[in-house]
Amino acid sequence: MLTQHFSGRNLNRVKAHNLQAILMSLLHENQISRAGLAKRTSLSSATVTNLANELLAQGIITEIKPQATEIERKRAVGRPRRMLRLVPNARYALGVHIGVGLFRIALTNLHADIIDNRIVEFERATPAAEVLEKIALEIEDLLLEMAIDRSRILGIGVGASGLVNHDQGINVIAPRLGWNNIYIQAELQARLGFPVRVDNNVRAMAIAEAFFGAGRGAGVLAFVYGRIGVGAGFVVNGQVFRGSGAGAGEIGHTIVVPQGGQECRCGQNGCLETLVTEPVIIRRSVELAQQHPESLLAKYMENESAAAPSIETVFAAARDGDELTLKMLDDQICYLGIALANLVNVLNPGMILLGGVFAQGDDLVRPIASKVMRETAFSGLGDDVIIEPTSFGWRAGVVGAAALALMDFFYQTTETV
Amino acid sequence: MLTQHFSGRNLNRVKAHNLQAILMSLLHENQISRAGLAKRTSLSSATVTNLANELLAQGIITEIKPQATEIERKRAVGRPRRMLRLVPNARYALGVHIGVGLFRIALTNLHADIIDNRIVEFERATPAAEVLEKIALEIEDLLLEMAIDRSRILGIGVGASGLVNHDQGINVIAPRLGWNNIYIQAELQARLGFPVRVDNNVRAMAIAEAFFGAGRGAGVLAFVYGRIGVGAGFVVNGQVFRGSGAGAGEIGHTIVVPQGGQECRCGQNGCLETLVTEPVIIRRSVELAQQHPESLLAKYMENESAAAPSIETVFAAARDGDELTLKMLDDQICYLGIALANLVNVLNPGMILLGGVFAQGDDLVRPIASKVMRETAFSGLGDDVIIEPTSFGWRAGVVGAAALALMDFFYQTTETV
DNA sequence: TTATTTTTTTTATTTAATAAAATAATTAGT
DNA sequence: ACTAATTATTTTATTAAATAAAAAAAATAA
Repeated sequence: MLTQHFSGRNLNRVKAHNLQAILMSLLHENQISRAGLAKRTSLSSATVTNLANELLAQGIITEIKPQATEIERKRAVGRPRRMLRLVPNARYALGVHIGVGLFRIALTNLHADIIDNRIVEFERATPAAEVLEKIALEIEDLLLEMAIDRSRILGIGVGASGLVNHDQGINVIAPRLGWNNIYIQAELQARLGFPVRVDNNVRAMAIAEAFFGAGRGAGVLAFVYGRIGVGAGFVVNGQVFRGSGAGAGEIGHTIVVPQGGQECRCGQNGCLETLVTEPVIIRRSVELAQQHPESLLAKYMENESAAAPSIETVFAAARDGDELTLKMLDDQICYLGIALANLVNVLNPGMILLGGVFAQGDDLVRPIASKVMRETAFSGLGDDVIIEPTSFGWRAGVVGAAALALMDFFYQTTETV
Repeated sequence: MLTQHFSGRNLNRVKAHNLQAILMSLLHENQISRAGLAKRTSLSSATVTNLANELLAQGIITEIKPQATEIERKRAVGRPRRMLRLVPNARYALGVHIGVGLFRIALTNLHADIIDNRIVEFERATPAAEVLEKIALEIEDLLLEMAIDRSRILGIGVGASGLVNHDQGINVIAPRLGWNNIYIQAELQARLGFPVRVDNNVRAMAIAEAFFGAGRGAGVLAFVYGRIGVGAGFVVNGQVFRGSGAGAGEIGHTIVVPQGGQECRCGQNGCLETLVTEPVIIRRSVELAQQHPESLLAKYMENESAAAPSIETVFAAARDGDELTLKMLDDQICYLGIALANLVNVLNPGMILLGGVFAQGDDLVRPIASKVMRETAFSGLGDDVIIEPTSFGWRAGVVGAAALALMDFFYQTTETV
């Protein structure tokens, strides 16, 4: 039985905490006066002055010259406040998203805005060490090209698929890459000299949304990502929720059809992943097109040159009113709705964000999933849940990864079980 | 959109935090030296001495006289350590568990050991105000009888069923009592003068287990309680998880049979509650006994004088080897296993504790639920989960309630979304 | 008896927050 | 134009609490 370690909070931690409280406020408010910061953080104005001076000296924040919003000046009796603002490009972070057969690298600023990004493909059989070496080379090259001072790089965040040991930065299992116990953190840290953070990629996306995206201010945020599988990441009140063994969020293997469901690659029957992933929907579409060669769906597929049709073709047919496709999507997506309802019943999130295929087909997917979720969730629990697509689109992966590095800067308290 | 409030941690909070770190260590360790506390809390020995002196002056801790464990004295080169111990009866807490038609009250010490307790029945139609008045009277009476100094009572914890607004101490909805928006905290606080904490009863049980019971040291703890319904409570690293609207843990209305499931009182079909609650199992047993009058189950039921058979009768038949009953339990409980697997996939808890009927029939329920859970959970996620019955038995309700009050003493940081 | 070891306490120092006072920059009223 | 009022920010002096370093205490080992 693991014994908890109740660390007594030493004084220096207090300052770090207060600094981070100020930074987080600046991140949320865009511009805010010292007085406003004092109110928001419940620190004294003197403390805010002191800490703000430190941040100003470091160039992380700046004073806005002319009082930007001239309109609300009418309320201005008394000494006018001097607004402070984060300097987004004062520091940078690097995000690495490792996908199947490709990785993306992005350089972002403190707002998690992408400054530059690259996509590199690799053979699926490439050994992990080689992929990491490629990543390191690409990062070196990117930094050189952008002429970024290395001292302004906060660190590197890596979003990996599968099971990730966050504390040690190890990709424990990545089934689709055949990776086992890859020491990503140690490797990249040694190679590049920056602090490295590794986490599950969907969890990283959840973090990005919670701090820099649509999830800001949501008490409990669930990010649900669908592509080849379905995964979820949770952020609770600014704390990442990883579970006891970093395995939280395997929503894709939640059983939604306990009897007679299709067999899943995990060995079980009736997992959510057997119903609503990209490959499953494409497979169902191919079947439908074969059964109904006269349908719009079949026509759209014929026009496609690729061997396998893309999910966009399916969505296009649905958007253009193909009843068959719409019906099929309805039949499949309703299970996502049930899974979300189960999630809502258990976690009671304030917001659910959808990413991956679910965001690509947002106009088709969300109405169904949302409706079923609300109908199915217990006693109005689903009514107040905000459901939206990810605010980062295809960037979710790299931005999420970069967010891992940014978090150490903004909010040390990201550690949880 | 609710804006988060990043409270800057002021200095006095540091001391409170460190005191609580010390108290928590004392709670976990039973006896520990100042040096040990310094190591465990990573505070300096000077700080520990100071804080320990304050606690000694308040009578909350004491020095153990003769070095209790004489055996391990051999390692004693150097000045011998002087062990400190919590004085369990230095302070007390009151726990109130409000059930359907009855409430329980318990006086506990700092270890959450019950000093005295009472059960009071009331008509189900009694107005809430009247029930609260009865509770207050009973508490006054208990304190008088036990001759407890009011200044040593830390506070009152109340475990209520249904939806509870913890911050305001309001029982928002208690369907089975027909209560709506009952201001339990305000009412009892005004009436009795003690601080009052109110929370959902299952959540309270989870807290009790996490701090005083089998769940100590578990990173993510899930407490699953079955009686008339099925609910769950979660404690994550010593923080209660309540969800955005205090609605987390409604596992009973998780859909486990999406098509063709029985209708639930919540309006949905196929909820877990339609399969594994006490009334459902009794109803299934009655049906079975009617169909098979020669069975052991039927005989046991005949012997019972009560109108409806008790769950204990059903369990007795199963324990005595009645195949019909065993088969029925297998068929029903396997759905609990599926629900637990879904829970494991989503939350990845380190420990699941079962309470209520599940604990009553632990020898029958747990093997099935545990087996199905482990078979069904994704890729070995279930393998490391410890499943056990509640360590408090029927006391779980009141001990849980008392734990709500004790938490303010031991661990202020119990607040989460 | 002395050296060593470990624990606990004391003393002096340091850090950081903060209350209170001072200063600054404005509007409103006369 | 001048004064009062108001609000924001900075400065000064104070305070709380942690902690490093030193001292003291209480034992064993040689």
